[in-house]
Amino acid sequence: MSATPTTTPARAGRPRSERARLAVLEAAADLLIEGGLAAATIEAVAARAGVSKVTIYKWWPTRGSVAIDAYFHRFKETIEFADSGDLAADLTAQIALLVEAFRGRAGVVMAELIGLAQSDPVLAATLRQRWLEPRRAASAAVLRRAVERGQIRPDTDIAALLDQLYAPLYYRLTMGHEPLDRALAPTLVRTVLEGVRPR
Amino acid sequence: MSATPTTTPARAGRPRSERARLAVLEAAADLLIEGGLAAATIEAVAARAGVSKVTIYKWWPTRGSVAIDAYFHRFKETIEFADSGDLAADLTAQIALLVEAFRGRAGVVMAELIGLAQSDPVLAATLRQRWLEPRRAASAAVLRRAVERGQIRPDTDIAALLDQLYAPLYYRLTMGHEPLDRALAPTLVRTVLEGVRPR
Amino acid sequence: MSATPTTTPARAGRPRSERARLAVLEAAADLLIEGGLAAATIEAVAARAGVSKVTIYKWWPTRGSVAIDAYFHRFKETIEFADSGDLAADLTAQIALLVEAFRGRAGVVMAELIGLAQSDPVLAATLRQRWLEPRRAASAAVLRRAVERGQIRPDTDIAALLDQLYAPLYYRLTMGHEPLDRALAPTLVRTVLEGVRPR
Amino acid sequence: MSATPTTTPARAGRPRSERARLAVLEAAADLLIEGGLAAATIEAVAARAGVSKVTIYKWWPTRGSVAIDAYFHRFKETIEFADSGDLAADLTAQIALLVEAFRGRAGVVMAELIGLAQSDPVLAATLRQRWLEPRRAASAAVLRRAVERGQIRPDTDIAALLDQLYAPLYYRLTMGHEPLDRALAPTLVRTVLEGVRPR
DNA sequence: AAGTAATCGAGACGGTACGTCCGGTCTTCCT
DNA sequence: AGGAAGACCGGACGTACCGTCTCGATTACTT
Repeated sequence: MSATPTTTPARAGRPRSERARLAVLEAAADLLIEGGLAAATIEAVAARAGVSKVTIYKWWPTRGSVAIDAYFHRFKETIEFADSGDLAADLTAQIALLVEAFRGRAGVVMAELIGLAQSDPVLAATLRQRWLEPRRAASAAVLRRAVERGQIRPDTDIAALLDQLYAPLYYRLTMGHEPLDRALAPTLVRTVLEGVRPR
Repeated sequence: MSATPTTTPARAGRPRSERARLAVLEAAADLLIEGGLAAATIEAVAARAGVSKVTIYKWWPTRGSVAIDAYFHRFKETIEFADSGDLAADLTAQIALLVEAFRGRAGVVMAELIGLAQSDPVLAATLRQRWLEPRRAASAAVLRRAVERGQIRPDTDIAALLDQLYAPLYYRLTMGHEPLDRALAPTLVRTVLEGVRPR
Repeated sequence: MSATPTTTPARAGRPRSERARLAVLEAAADLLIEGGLAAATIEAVAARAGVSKVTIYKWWPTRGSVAIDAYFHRFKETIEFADSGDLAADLTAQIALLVEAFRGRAGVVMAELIGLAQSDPVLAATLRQRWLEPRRAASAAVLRRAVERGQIRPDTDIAALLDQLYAPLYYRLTMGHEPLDRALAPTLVRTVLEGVRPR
Repeated sequence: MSATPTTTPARAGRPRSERARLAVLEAAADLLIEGGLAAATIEAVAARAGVSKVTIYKWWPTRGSVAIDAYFHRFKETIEFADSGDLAADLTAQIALLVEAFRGRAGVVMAELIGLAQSDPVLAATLRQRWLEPRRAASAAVLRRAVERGQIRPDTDIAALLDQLYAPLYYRLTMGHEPLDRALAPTLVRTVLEGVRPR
């Protein structure tokens, strides 16, 4: 009867345990780092978190969901994007950041998540929505502004351009045919901006 | 020790059954196509091939090995590479071929193989040696000749260039954020050759 | 706070919901009949009765308690016992009544209750107190009067005699080695009264 | 080609491990005695026997099957039946033997098996076939010979008579309303032979 | 022709993890 | 103070594959 201006829905029943949620994410993140995705079984996460399996299944549909939440919980990387006007520098800086991230444990885990996503559509979608799309959106905005400034030809296929800048990182991460060295970022940027034809 | 004049090693004992080898590859390929990598269980392959599990373990170290052999057994793609002198056309043709291959069932299976390789080092190595490296070697040769002809700047990082041409295909295949459409090949080639800066 | 002029013991708080009690018993009885004791899970009863599990645990200690209460709620059999003086007829009538009861759905449920009682001491005690003892007391009274009347030898072990009259019903019910046919009652009575030796 | 007069079927594949079979039975029997039927979970038996769950499920359909096999493996009671011609003595001896068996741990386990059989038809059937029927057959033979000797009236219902002799033991065992004391056997026998009517 | 040796099929086995069910306990809000 | 809702831990369930292990049968080469 009385107006409830509070935003809380005030549902009946025992509320979800924040303690359990955090314990799961911490345990999963630990296991991911220690033994990779293979070690982050539901069973192991439950045991380590001191949480029952059912509780995990209640809130996460698949193993991949837990893993990706744990990944974001632990490696909350920022997508800060300087837009100084110096296009080459801005792009290089951003790509170099990702190279740096992929060179550590986080890179291995990301590779395994991508691997699992090949047989887990839910994980694939989550990975796109929570990881890929925000980064692509930020980079795309920079590129679009570059078009407006006349730094890039207006008929450029932005999506393809993004792929040519970022795909090599994921490619090397997942295939391992070449190391992810720090010199890569400027090379990639220079090629797409200048082309490789002699002038 | 003793001279073995025979060309064949002529080992004693029952020779390996070619029948069993083929049955395994056919069964695995069928399962790969029908239900993806997840369906190509050692157990399932053995049952379908009418072969005992031990026989499979005897000749293939891991599930991935069987799968990749079955993949090559079924999809024996050629790496023909025209070197007409028209660099843009040659590259585009080759990339377009891979795009075409990845648009079908083989693409899905390849994505799953890459996925499994993230947790199976043996498979990862096999994938690099039998799939990736031959293709990269062929393309690298073309690019090196282009350098010699003066079509490409001599200080170009060939490895990075290859990645910028091919990685987008694998990236779209595994992440699914953009479709693998046929217009992609010329776009990729044009960008790396010309750059995106206005002239 | 406010005076409670009601005559009730006037305990504080909300009184026990008769609605809930009945809903539980009805739901449990329905489940017992439909799927046997195995179906009468606390969980299932709560769901069907629209009652919370805690409410059930609050008023009944174990699953068996709920079941047996539901049993009595549904099958409220009378222990009417004619004492006409014709001992054989009186005993036969009473035993026949129980045979009849055990031949239906109630028999199956009773068997399952006895079954559960083997691993649930509370249920076992309840079963004895609310089911067995009243019946035994009634029959024992008849037998004791028969002793007084000189129809039965005074040194007779009444407890053992009761067992020889009634145990066969439970035995056949639980073991199922012989059917519970209607001819059983007079046979049992005749044997214990006359013996099987030829005269 | 050669005649194989041996009785061994010589089936292909690894033969069943007798070691595993015995380990399961011993472990189950131990658990039955220590903690009753409730303790003899498949999981616990497997762990204690050092045997995998699958192996148990392969050879025994239900928990009850394992338990009853373990019961017979441990308490291999003989159904020796003296037929001396003194009917009362023979029956009493046999019943007393069963009373004695039921007074120990074996009695509790048997009660629990009967309990479980109420919700496990396979177990119920096994119990009848491997426990009940052999004993009834032996006793029935004695009674039939007594009929032939004229010690029992020829119109006697043997099945009902067996129930009146043995059912009280199971009844007291499962209901617990009276103790299973040693004086029971002669009382039961005397009643059915002589009847309780005064002469 | 007999012996030797590697292979094959069948299938049993220990082990790990899966996803589900139910039992009891708890916490919160509503009446 | 009940009671409904529902989250939680724990334990067991039955199943799927894994990779290993016996078996008996088969098939070549060697003596």
